[in-house]
Amino acid sequence: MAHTYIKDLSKHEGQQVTLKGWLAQKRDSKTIVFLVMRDGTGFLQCIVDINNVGEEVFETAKKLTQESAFEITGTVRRDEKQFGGYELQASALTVYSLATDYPITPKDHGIEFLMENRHLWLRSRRQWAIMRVRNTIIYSIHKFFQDRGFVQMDAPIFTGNAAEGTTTLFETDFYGEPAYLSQSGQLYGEAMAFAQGLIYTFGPTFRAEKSKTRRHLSEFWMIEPEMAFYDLDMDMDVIEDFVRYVVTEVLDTCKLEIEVLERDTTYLERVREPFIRMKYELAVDYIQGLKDYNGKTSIQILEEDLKAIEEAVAAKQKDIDEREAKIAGGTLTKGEKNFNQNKIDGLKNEINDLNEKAGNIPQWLNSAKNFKRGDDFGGSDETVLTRLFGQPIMVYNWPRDVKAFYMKEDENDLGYAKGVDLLAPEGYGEVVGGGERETNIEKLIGKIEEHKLPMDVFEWYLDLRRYGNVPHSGFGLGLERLVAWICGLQHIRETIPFPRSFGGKLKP
RNA sequence: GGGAACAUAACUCAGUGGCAGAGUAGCGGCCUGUUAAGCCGCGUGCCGGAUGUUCGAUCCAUCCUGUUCCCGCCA
Repeated sequence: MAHTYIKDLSKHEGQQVTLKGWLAQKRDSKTIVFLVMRDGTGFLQCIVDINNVGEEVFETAKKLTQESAFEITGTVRRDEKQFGGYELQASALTVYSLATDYPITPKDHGIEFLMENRHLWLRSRRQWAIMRVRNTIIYSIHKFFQDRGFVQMDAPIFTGNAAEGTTTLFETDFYGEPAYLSQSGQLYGEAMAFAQGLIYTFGPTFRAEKSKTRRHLSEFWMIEPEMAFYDLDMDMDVIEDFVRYVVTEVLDTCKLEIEVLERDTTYLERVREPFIRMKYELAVDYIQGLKDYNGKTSIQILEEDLKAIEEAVAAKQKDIDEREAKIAGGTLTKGEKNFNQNKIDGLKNEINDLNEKAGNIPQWLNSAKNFKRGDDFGGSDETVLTRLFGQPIMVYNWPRDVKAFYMKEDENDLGYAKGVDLLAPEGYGEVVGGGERETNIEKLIGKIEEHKLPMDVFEWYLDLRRYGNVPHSGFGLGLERLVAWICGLQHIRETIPFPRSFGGKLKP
């Protein structure tokens, strides 16, 4: 008999169903056991009452351990209090396998331990939610482009050229010749766009940069649309529509996941408003605090943030002191003492996190005040700028020297390239990078020489300018950075099932 | 490539130059339509490794290893 999935329970209210899954959590007593089953599609509390199932099944239920696999039959009941809104009154239970000593308990674990157990960590509720959001994002990316007539085409992963020459690549041996793992499908995307008009690539990308930050992976997934006959303005229109579409799809269809992640969607909701578009030079004014927005400069906002954090730390410290005094008083029962000790430990961790944040702010302020006009933005500059506006910002017309060789120079604004970066709010920074491509073959050749790139590997690329040259644009979106932003994650390593990063491990 | 911190029980963390601590998980019992449940009881340690200082080092110093965080590079 086909079994039912937890996500479909609303169609079976009051009916008897059979579910198959694993034990996420258990609470038991003399006559009743609560089993929380997870089946991949959701979580469900099953009630095993000795009066309904008899002694034998009841004892089996009582002996189930975390992550044991089992099949359960029972009646679906509506219960507003439950996660997902339903629970199951069990009548029968079959065990597939008993797990012993599952390492990941429903308590606190450090990141090192969890990463070593990534293959198991993926089962926990939070990771489950993140992966489902990731899936929704991937699906909506395809829907967005397919609905608009884009053709998905794949760029090669092995490439002979060290592409843009800006990043370190992984070198491999390709039948005796040095080959590199692709760091971008961009140049191939242009060739494919001249064949199909509108295309997008969606595949893995590799960077051997020795970056060990919360925003970097060595292996990540990138979406790179390329559009013939599109200029920078049209490119920005696509970026804006695209990001708005994907974010609202998640907001509309992943309500349970957002609940699990406890994601405050205030800033995400703001994607429904028109995105802010500003030229690089104006953005610099805001970063340096020369211009205010809604009566405040970036510098003032950061100083206020710092003060607020310091006050929060003081309040938590006061709470700790009071609880410690209570414990020292010696009149508490053991349970009350434990409760307070747990709270104190939690508060100490919160203070550590806050102090870390507070420690960053002076650096940001310093970096913002000393920002050198003409430079590329650093991570902190992006944070400062987006903190001021609290919504996605597209910064365009960048100094030509800080952007890749294929970026089109603005003929009305010489020295500036028609590139655009989309900066996500809440410190997530650059999510999209793109722009209009240089069509002037002389300028392209000049730039290739200037960057000291080997001309012969770009001959095929220059052919695109020789045959049927047209204005065209595109962009690249880092999937994991988008997942991190939408889910509100502290670190990019949680956005991909098995992250690969510098200094990280190949196991699991 | 640069900088900062951390390493104590299965897990999360306190702590002290002089016999090693708590909470959680686990086990036993009581209670309970519970939901990080509550109450009572019971374990566990090469204090990351090496060398040095010292009567004595988990604690101080040096080195090594591992991990985390920040910056740079980028998506």
